[in-house]
Amino acid sequence: MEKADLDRTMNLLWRRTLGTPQGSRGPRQRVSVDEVIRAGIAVADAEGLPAFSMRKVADRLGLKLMSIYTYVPGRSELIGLMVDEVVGEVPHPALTGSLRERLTVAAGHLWDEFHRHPWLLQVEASRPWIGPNGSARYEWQLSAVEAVGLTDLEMDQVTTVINDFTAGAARSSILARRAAEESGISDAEWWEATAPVLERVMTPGAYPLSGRVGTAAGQEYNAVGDPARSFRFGLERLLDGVEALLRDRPSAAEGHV
Amino acid sequence: MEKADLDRTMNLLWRRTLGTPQGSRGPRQRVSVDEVIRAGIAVADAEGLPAFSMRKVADRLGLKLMSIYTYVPGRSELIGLMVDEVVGEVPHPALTGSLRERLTVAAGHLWDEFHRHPWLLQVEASRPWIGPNGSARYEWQLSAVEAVGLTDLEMDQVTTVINDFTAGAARSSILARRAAEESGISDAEWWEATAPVLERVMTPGAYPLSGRVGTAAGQEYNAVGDPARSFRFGLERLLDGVEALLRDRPSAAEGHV
DNA sequence: TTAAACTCCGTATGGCGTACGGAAAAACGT
DNA sequence: ACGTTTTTCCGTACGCCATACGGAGTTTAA
Repeated sequence: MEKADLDRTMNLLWRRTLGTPQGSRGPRQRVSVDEVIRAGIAVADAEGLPAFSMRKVADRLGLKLMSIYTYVPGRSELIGLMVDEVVGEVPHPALTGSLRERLTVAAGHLWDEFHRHPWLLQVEASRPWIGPNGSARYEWQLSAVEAVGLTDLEMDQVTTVINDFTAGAARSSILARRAAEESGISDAEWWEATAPVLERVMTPGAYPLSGRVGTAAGQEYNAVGDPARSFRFGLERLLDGVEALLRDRPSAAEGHV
Repeated sequence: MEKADLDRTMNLLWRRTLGTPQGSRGPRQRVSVDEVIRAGIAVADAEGLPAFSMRKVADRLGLKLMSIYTYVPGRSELIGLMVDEVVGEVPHPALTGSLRERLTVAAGHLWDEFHRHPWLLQVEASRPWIGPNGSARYEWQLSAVEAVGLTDLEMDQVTTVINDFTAGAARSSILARRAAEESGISDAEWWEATAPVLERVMTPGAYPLSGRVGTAAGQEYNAVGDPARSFRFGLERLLDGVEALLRDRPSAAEGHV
């Protein structure tokens, strides 16, 4: 990445705060950066990041491929802009009630966001982009754990745990959804090819616990292996653990150290 | 995906159990499937999944591109084989001691594995491959939570939570590591381009909590934002929550329902 | 001895990101 | 009013990618 591109992208990220630079000399732009970003989001929503391409973004806007590069430095920078855009898409709900309620809302907000834009979990920026909506998100998350008796470090760690767990659970959920929907081969065909091998190979008693507990046989699919249910279960355990940390703490109302 | 490819891949996954088919008529293969898989792992370890290509695997083996397709149906199937291979790479440690100790070992095993092969988190199979090592992994994880007073459903949910959280935390850790190492632009240059914009834009008091808690200023980087530390912190909270679930449960020694 | 099956690989197709440079359009300096 | 400068839009080209197809050569089975 070029340093100039980095600077250009930072200015694009904060374009609302900074205002439009003005005074551009050439022909007017046919579309706007926002439209490019929104088109990018539409493509990624529809096809995922691997199939996301500059050509498809251009097509969607009625532009030719290379014109996109006058709006945005390149593919990865556009993706950075798309991320900050969707982070600001739904206003952050007010955080009220108990710590547990606030963290439940915060985690649910993330969970919904990942499911609305599954490609978020495919983003692999070598540098994190610091944009307005990402910054507001972090501030909002911290406000959920402010003044409950956690140190500053613990405040960061608790939000990190919630984020990491939610991301991991959402990843499982989204992979399962893709398997069910888009696999190019029907469930029946899949079992038709898989079952004979598994029968030869999984001698009785080889996997006793998996057989009893697991979804391997495809039974009880509504309970075992239901990602949303697992997410809720895990979040409850996590919140129990956070509350346990605060119980029996001397200065519970004092807040940060 | 073709059904024939699925069948072929299942037979490759379970090749150790099934034995080599024998009786092949043409010239002998110059290398083995295992070598192809190991070469693939080497490429992915070195460059990550996006840069992983069939050409590079072929080059590494002294073969020409198209010969790889006589060993393996295609790119995504090869990746499936690579995944099951690395899952079997390190023997699963014996699970002894308390539930807490067993789950700590299980989570740590996953954590290490993700860091040894960061591309595991980039794998997006539309169908999960059921291979020998993945199956053994699930059985091993279930054995960590067997007969402690959890229902079958809860056993699955607890292992799922541990997996999801560990995957999410490892993802954060690996992204942070990549940012530090491989970003093509130095930390100094990055700040040089980023700081001026942030100074203009982050008016004093705009992000009070982030400023106090966060790493935004790059201070205290050893504590706040240390992924390994966050992982350990979160795991402790999670395990506290799991133990709380078991406390005050009538038939603690009875096991599953 | 012939036929079948298999490996290895050359070629071609259709995708991708993006570097480069040219034509046209708009605004600025004079 | 008129060049000059800047900017947009885009055609072309390069070097990647996965993989479909078919041919040549090799080994075994019939």
